[in-house]
Amino acid sequence: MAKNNPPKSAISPTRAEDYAEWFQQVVRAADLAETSPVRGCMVIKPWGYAIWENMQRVLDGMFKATGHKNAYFPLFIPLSFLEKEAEHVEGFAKECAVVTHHRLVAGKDGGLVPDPEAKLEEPLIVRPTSETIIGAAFSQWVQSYRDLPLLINQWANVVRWELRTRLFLRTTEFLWQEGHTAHATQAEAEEETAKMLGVYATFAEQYLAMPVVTGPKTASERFPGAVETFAIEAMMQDRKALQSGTSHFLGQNFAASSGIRFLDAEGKQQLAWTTSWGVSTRLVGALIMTHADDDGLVLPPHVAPAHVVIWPVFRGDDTKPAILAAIAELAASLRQRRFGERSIEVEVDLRDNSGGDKQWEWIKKGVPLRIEVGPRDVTSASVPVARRDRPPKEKEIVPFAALPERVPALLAELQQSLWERALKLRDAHTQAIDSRPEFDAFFTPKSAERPEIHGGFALSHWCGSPGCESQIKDDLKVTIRCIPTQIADSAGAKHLLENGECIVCKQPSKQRVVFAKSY
RNA sequence: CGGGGCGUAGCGCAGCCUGGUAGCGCACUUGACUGGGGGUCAAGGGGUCGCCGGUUCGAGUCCGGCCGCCCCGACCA
Repeated sequence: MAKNNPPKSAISPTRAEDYAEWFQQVVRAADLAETSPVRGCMVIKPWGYAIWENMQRVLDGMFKATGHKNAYFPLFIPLSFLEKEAEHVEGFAKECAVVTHHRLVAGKDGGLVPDPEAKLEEPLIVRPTSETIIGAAFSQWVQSYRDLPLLINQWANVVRWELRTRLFLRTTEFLWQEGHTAHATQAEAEEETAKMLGVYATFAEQYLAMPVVTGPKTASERFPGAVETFAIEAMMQDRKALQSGTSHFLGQNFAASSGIRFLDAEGKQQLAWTTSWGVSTRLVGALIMTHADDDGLVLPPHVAPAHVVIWPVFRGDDTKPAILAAIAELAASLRQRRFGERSIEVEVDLRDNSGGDKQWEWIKKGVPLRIEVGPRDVTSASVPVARRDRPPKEKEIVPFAALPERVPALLAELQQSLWERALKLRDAHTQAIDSRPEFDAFFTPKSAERPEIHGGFALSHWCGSPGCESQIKDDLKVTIRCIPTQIADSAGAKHLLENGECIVCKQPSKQRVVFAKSY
């Protein structure tokens, strides 16, 4: 039986060979999404969308548990609304899609053109974010201190006309949630900002098994119009940072431009304090780049569309009914079990494909556990269970009767092992660096033509000056990802709050910041 | 928008220099053989070679123009 030479890994190129191309291939091999005829926009396919739905479900629960309610605001924002907040306009004006007409007519060449007669009095922009339109609503909703706090979230799509796009990481249109809250006091709004950052960090770590560094951004990385922006930053497997969620303290900037005022308990008119916070489908990209390997996607059980896939191995027709019956029974008993907040989701693959095809397809899709059931297994009343975090051929034999207990336990182990693996990678490439030559070496690949994976998170001192920050950016394309006061679960973070000298100008500095190349 | 590269079947590519009427691998369909595995054999389906124009008896190939995509910058969740 001659065989073709199967590739060493299911995904080609590998991460080490060409990380960016590897990412694209994983997205395609796992059938998560594809490019669309619309420039910069993606079609999210069922497997990719199911991951997003799982993220949504968990996050939505966390938002509601912290007192937020969902609502929905218009896709279109009158141009004048955006103009109200000076920094905000400046930040977003460059990347706005603008609607100028409301009707098409036949053009000279037989095509359709905007009807000059149907020009809008005031152009509408497609929301790049909704502070201004939600601010307008809030100004109506808030009259008294008794109306506060106002805690709202919306699940929506937004459009930012980016010049270069990549599936999931930066698309022209993307899906996200944006929380918008208004408070009576600065302290309350600041507390909210911190609380939601904490929700994101908890979600990333406990559900996505993705370690994150949290902290404020520098002024140059701040959300346009915010007083302070906080982020969760994760290290991808190419050691670049991915900003995976943000929480903004907006001060009274948007309350002033939108007129969100209330009468306090003393009958004095006050401006509200607002916040906003969001995560997007970029999290799917983060998930891929945190866990996927050279055989494709690897899904943390908590957000996997299916926890387990089962398929039959037939040898002759006489054992088929027994195999199918065994599969039905195993699937039914597993579905009665739970993992986390969800029932165990079992995919039964009865397609008429070869077993090898199925195996590799589900490996590439990242399903946590794979079970095959053949005549031998029916006879022995046990099945081989393969874990996605182990080599494809490694299997554990589990008796039928033990499976409903064993599967949730294995899922928990797998969730934990992905977390540990990701944490280990991050810590291996996070280091305190105090000299500029060492810093430069850390962020400079050995091969200039074909840069190898290099760098990571450098914990270095910064004097706080924008000049030093931009110097580093110009020299090395390295930016300050955030200014953490601690990094949970990280051994390397104990030097964060030491005194030292700025990596650029040698002025005194009271703490280290996280420098990295980023997406 | 600046610099570079590329558009040939669903995906990955060869053919272009030296014009002669389209091919390879994978995938797909059918059948047989297989059977704890991305197997073997056979027979098939699928392409106005990015678009428009020019040169020529003849253009995927040569020339001109346009469009799109990718990579490197600038911008960014």
